[in-house]
Amino acid sequence: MKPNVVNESKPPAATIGVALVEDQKDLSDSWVRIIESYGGFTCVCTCASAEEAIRVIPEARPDVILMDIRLPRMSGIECTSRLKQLLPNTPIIILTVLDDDELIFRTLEAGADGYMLKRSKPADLRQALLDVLSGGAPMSSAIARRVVRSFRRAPSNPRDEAHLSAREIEVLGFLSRGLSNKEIAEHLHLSVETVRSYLKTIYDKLHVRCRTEAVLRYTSRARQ
Amino acid sequence: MKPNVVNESKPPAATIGVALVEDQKDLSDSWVRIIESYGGFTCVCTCASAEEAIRVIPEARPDVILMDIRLPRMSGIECTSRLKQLLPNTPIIILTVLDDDELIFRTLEAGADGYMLKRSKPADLRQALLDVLSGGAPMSSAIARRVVRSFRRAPSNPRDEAHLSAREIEVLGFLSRGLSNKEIAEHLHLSVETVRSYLKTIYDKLHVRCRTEAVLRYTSRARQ
DNA sequence: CCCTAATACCCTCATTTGGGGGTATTGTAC
DNA sequence: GTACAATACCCCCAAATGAGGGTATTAGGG
Repeated sequence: MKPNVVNESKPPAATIGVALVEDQKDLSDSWVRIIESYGGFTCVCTCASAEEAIRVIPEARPDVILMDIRLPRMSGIECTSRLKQLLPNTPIIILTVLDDDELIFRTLEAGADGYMLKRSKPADLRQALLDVLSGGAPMSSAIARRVVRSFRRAPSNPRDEAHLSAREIEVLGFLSRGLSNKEIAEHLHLSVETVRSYLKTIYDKLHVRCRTEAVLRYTSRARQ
Repeated sequence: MKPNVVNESKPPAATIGVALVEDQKDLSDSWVRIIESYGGFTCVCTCASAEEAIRVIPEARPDVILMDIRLPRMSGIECTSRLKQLLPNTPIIILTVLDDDELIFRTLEAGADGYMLKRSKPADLRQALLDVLSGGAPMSSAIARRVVRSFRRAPSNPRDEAHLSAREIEVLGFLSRGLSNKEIAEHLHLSVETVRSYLKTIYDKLHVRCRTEAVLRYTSRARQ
């Protein structure tokens, strides 16, 4: 089998090797043209499916991978996850038309290092490639906003949280790392009874009935 | 009391009004010089403390707020949170020397829209101001990488998760919404004993010892 | 045909947890 | 100077949880 690896050997240091995973031939071709037009970039391989990507890319040894999400059979998310296991140090930038929240978060969970929309300008894509190689996480600005927003506390209840005393927040912190009352007591040099009585007031203030709910409240983000 | 509001009225549409929260006078002055040198930007107010910011900024009506984290008494995190309640639509960019993970996430939780390091180039700060006003979330690239990394599934265990059967995942889902065994049993029309036995195998497969840890595993991100 | 995985259920027992009471000290606010 | 919040500790008790056993049925693969 002859994979479509353009350069068999590692490209010279001066040239950045890009791998492209995109099932639409016309789009794929135009990306190659755009990327090679930058100067200093070479498309070391183009893959029309996730399966091909997993087979070919580890041999092609690109410096960076551009990945579409909507692929036949296996999605770009699953493909990203598998490639990250095979090549943990090769950055992957998602390049897609889709900007659905669930998809964004699932690709990032799968290990993507950046998320660009296909409608981005060629110059922005070039910047994204350079950025990801210098340790950044390039995102279209609408994507970045959503990612950042996802950190916001869900119920926007700084009121409830403000009511928690310093010690209570400390206890809640340990609770949210999965520690038992006994372990929390040891860490804080308190008696288990004290921890238990803190928990009672914490539950009260957060309007929850068990530790799991308290942890969810504490760790919740704006997403869903 | 005369707050240090430079422009009492809303600046003309052509000019972008910036508020600055920074306790070090020399730094504050140099930021004002840099920002006003851009052209099209005006510092409508500078605050040397969080308390002053909360009092003055809502009156100054800036288009964007630049916030230091390390402030005397009340931190920039708490200040961000309060300002977001008062001015939910005014973007806040954190501008700090600190790049500790916990701080980054806590500022984003508090409602920050961007996170720039003070060592950024003036041109990057200008870009950040424009970016945040056009719906982006400007971050220094090292920060963006950390934010994106925080989404990664902690143990990168698609293996363990794949081992969970459909029913087990279903149970884990309810567990992660804070339901008790009894409630899960009712939702799935199972006996509590069945739920309990599912939990045992789930704990086993996820290598955890209690429900809180299981929930954390299920909802976990690379952070911590 | 046997083996395994998945499903669903049962029992026991020690421990943990949640809810209900308390008490005491300290420091701050009014 | 008294009221209050925060801190830290105590008791009891019922319910829930975790751990360690099980059993039975069904479906599918080799």
